[in-house]
Amino acid sequence: MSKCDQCIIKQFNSLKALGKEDLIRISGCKTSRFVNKGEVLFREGESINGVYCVKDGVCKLSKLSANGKDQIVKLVVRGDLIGQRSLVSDEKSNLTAIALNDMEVCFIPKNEVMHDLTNNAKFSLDMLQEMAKELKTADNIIVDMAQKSVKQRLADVLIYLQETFDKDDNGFLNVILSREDYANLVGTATESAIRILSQFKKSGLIFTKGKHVKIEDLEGLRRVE
Amino acid sequence: MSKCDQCIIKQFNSLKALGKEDLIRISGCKTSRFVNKGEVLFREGESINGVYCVKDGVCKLSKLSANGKDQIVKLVVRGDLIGQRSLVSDEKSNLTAIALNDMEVCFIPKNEVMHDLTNNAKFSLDMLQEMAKELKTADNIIVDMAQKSVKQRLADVLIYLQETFDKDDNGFLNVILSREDYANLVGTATESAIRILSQFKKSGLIFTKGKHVKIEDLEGLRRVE
DNA sequence: TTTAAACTATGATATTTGTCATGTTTTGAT
DNA sequence: ATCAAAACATGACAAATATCATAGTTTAAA
Repeated sequence: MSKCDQCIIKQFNSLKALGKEDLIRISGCKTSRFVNKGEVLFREGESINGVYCVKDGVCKLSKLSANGKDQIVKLVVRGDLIGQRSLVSDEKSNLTAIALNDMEVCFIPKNEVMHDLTNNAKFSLDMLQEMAKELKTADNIIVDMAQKSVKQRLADVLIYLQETFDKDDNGFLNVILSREDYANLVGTATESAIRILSQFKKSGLIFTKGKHVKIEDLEGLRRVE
Repeated sequence: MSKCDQCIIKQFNSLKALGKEDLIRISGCKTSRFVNKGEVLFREGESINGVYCVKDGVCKLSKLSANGKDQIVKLVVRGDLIGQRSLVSDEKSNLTAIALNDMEVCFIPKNEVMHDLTNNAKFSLDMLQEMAKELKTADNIIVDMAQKSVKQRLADVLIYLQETFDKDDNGFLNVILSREDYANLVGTATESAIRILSQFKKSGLIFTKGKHVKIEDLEGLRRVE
């Protein structure tokens, strides 16, 4: 089993604030897990009882709305932690996590994290800073959801994907979303998302082949209104 | 000048996690301030350099969207802290704070709060928990903004106001919002907010007299769709 | 490789929401 | 108490978005 203190991934999240001793202790308790594309990591309402550290792959965090539709609240990528919020609040998860491609994650039990949160002010402050960052992002999304058109929000999502994910040899985004996922990211009907993506394709802003998407004109997407 | 360790307000926020000594130290640095209705506490982009603790009154936190409209992200009430997020991230404010009625606030300089954040794990953890709660609320708002109709969102706002604010002798809400504020809370045009409020009034869900609003049928509001 | 299921595409139409115009009411300063 | 400015109200219309129907395409499992 690989050791946390030697893991590159820790650089990207609050675990970097821990000392070697703490990381070795956590290594002893953590479990590693492979998650297949489409598999559910956990569901809304379940107790997670720990945090996941994403070593590889992407997953979507979504929430079921009153009208029965899923809203994707966040995409989680390599290096991110999942489940901190529920852990800190000592609540069941308010979100469902589903893998968008094959993932490798480490699970760190709640007690270990709480131990460091209560004893290590540096770790605690770092996690506070990460959560503050997430809150700012969430506030920005609220404003966008409330004020931007569906077309703008979809353009924003495409820009975000282009800036966040790797591309394959042909320039296609290395993350595969269904049209329904796009719809659930921007909060619209699947048909509307399909229509707008087709429109973007016709205007040369993107190119698509099945679910594979390539961003052709990033600046053009920024000008969408 | 009143002392923090004797202030009832501290029960409602993270300051409760501090010991008497720390509270007395903070008392010595804090400043008290009265803010008139409509007055700007701080603007988006300004450095706050501390946190405000709301002793009395209500204020709105809003963000200017790309299209020039304000989106109200949160209402802040007696007992709440303002500015923690920016303080923790060491960033300028991403929100504008405007008083909705006459307020009394205490301002605690950044250094004092940071001192406790870095030295007092209990305080730091408590603030982490508060921020986790805010993040959950923000995620819920994202889902509502994305999935609910304007009418439902406006009904939600009215339910929230009824459950959060005091009523006067005649049952009117003790917080006065303009129709534009209602529009900026739900993310719609002012005319749309006006129309829907009129409609709610006609159906007996609410009663209005100028800006004064009384909730007549809370359960009816919950059934709006 | 085949084949059914899932996903994508698109037209027609209904509904929601925004915008503009105009008139009325309320509010706050004098 | 008066009056102008701000806020509220409402109609008419335009634009955005959702819904329903139907057909074509892709995907993944047998």
